[in-house]
Amino acid sequence: MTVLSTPASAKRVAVLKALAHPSRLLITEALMSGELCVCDLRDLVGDDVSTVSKHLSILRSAGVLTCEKRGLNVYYSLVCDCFGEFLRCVDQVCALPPVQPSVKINCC
Amino acid sequence: MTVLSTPASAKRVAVLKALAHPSRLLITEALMSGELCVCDLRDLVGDDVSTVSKHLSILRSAGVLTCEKRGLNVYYSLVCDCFGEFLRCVDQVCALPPVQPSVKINCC
DNA sequence: GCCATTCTTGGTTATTTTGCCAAATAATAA
DNA sequence: TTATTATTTGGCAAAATAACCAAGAATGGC
Repeated sequence: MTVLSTPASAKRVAVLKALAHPSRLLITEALMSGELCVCDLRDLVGDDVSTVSKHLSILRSAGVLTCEKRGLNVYYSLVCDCFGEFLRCVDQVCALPPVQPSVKINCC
Repeated sequence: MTVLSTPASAKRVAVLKALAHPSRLLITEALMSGELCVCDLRDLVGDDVSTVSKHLSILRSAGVLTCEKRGLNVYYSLVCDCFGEFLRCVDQVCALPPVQPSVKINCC
């Protein structure tokens, strides 16, 4: 990592890294419908609870998720309501087929 | 990777992964001002050319960048004009301080 | 108190990613 | 042709990531 990055860029990288994993993206997509506890998310993802817990920890420290403990359960939810918008943006950034056709498009 | 992900999610992950690296994000941000050749980007990033070339290959196969060869140089540019919008979205997804204050905000 | 449940943390191993060097490829100039 | 410059590719060692198991911490029920 030879690059000297601004604090803003560093935070962006942390968010992108947090979301750049199939299970973590799935978790985040699921939370668009509302909060879920860890065991719900374990059922969704299908991994060991400890693995899911670590994924949640990564998403939390990136600032994407918050959590709240109620009784025995810990409920996770999205920090920001704009996640759907975000996903739409992701889809548009690479809207073209991955093979490089040297064409530019207007999206957004 | 126990998760069964839809093709759409798989592509999203590929894009996010491609952008989730300091050098690659820096490269992409730089290309918002217009195309640059590999040696420009090597100067920007400060890594070995081979390293930069591999970063570019990752961004290209994720569908984020296109390239065009002119003479000895290969010029890279963004596939989509909406990258600024995308970055704004990234910033908003985690707009709160990374410590979890159990507060929700409206952004976007 | 003790036990069951939920979640997190520590430790280990396997896999993936990163970044360098050296070599190969491509285009152009001499 | 040979040399020069720009870029890509292969290979390797180091670093980071992922996923499991086992153990620990917190809560609630008995």
